[in-house]
Amino acid sequence: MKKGVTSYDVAKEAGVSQSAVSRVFLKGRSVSEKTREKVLATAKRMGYKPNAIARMLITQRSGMVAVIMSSRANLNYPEVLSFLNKELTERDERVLLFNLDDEAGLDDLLDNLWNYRVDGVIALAAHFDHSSIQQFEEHNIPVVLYNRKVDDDSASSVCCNHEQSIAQLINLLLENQHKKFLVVAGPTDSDVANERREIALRLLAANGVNDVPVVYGDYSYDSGQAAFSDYLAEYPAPTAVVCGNDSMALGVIDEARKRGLNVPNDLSVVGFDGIDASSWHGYQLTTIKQPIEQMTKAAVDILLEKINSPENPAQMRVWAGKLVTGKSIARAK
Amino acid sequence: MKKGVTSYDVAKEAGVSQSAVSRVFLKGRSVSEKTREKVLATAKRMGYKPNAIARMLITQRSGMVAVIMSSRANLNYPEVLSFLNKELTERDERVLLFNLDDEAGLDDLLDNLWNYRVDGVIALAAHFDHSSIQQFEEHNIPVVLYNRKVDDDSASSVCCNHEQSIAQLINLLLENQHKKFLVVAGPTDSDVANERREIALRLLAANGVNDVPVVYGDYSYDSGQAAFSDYLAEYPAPTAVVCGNDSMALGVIDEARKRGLNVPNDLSVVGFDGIDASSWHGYQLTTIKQPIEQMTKAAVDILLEKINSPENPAQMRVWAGKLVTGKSIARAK
DNA sequence: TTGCAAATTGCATTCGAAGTCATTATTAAG
DNA sequence: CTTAATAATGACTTCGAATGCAATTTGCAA
Repeated sequence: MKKGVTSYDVAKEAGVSQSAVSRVFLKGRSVSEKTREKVLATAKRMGYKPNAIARMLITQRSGMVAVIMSSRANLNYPEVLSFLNKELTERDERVLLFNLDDEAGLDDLLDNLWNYRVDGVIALAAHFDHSSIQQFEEHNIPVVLYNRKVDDDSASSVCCNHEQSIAQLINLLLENQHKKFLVVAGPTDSDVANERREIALRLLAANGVNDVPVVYGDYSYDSGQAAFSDYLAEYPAPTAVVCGNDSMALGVIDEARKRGLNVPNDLSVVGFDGIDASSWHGYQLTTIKQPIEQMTKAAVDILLEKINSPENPAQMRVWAGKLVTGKSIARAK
Repeated sequence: MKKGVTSYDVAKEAGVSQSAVSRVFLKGRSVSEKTREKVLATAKRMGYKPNAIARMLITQRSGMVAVIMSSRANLNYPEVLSFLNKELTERDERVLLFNLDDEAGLDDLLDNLWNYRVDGVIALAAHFDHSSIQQFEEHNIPVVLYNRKVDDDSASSVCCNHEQSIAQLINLLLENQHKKFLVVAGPTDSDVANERREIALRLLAANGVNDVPVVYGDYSYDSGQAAFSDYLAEYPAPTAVVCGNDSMALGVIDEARKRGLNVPNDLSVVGFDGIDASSWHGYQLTTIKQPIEQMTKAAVDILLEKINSPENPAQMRVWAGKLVTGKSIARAK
């Protein structure tokens, strides 16, 4: 493409109309074989590529989906992004990336987002309250929330069933006679972290374990380690630690070992996510693996359905998390 | 934006021309304070947002930068992506993501890429030969290669100095009297992996250590573990293992420990990248950390320079890697 | 008040492809 | 060899904002 060959240029060169060129590059348009070949040949020779921007403008469809994410969040985020990108690419949509780490908040991000007329949005980060969701409706842009939901079911979402998943972990610990618990929760500004914490506490309480202490980290290994270290400086060691994610759980395990505690014999630890490192030989963490491939595929399915039939109602799909039985739980002494 | 408020709508409502509305939303245009306020107010009331697509078409600038990456590659990729996105966002460019994992190769990816008229491209994945680079030139799209370079200096790049970095690691091992080496290299279809492997072998040979065996992994923990396991099944254990990246190094360490070898006393291991896990308590790997923040910032700097002054020549910036001294090296017995 | 430069403003055009519609070429059936 | 139905084609308009240019207004000094 020597600085901008247009469909007009090709048309003139091939001796046809611009419409003809346009039709050659679209599926299911009526073009004779002769014209098609002629156009294709000239296009190739001249290095013509249809201008997606111009196409977006006239078709009112950008072929782009915004993905809102945060790098701080769960470590499984790159995997999720990669799957999303794959699924979207297969459906001729591109990923336009929006990161939500910086000072600027969600509102600034959205203000910028509207300009791009993306076909839809998949949101992995941020808390979406009713008013954010409403903005999407006003702009007629379908959203799918990933692992987070809005109180009223006004937006579609795909979620891992945290309740059921965490119940499996808690039950395992209870079956092993644990009584002295500690919860290492993720950052309070994360919806998912709060949900996991509340579920854990509620399930424990339902089983007669009350007043469980909670410490907080930011989902990182270091923060898990630090939080556990700080806790032990003031209180006697628990026998079981329920962590908001795997990274922190691994931090807790290492901190425990550094202090001479044996995991799992002295201390049982459970995580959440099933990141690669959780299965490494030195850890073998008992955790919950989210069905990322199914979840991302569904997110894209739902989004595209909604894009193609905007009148479709919001829907929510929930997956059971898969228990990964490691070696980080033992019977309480 | 009730289904598409345009600048015309706002103009009519505010009693000004479309041009006026346009100018209000651009910096440095001449607009009286009165008009500006009037337009801004009506725009807000009507929910008008400038259509970035239309703007792209007329200004011949998309405000989008394509990032080509592969999820398989180095584990530091999410971090790199996050930094790139941050830097680009600050300069009013958005990231359009292209993944290169699938069956489809680079050529298909590029064929699709040209349609989007991105302002520039940052490439983290894939091998770029001279002909790929030439395509970029033909399309007048600036590229910056990240940690890879093309034989002739026809494309800009930012790189970590692998030679100097790996030399530090090798020297450390040699100083510790190691003689029996093993190289665990990354996948042969990765430029970076090949470079790291060749440098290690060359430096060892230069120091009189010849015929060093090489085994291959795919950069993952599992592959490192498996490669080392397979090797030990046939040959006696080396005393030092040089790995193509940290993930594989950690796999090697765990495999060694599983077999009762003490790291570092029986086996010294070095990695590359400085991923988080390498510093975890159980590993404390000696490795090289790439200055990701500087590298990504430079990549974006170079790219935008080239976008704004296409006549600028290609440039290459190289950073020294930073040695992270862990506890994975001991004196050879 | 007049004169003139500078600041505003609107008109008309442009970016590049897609779609509507009317027209012409083809094909198939009778 | 007609005629009707269908396929193929091109002229023209459209999408929404930016910009060159000419016209108008404003500001300020004389």
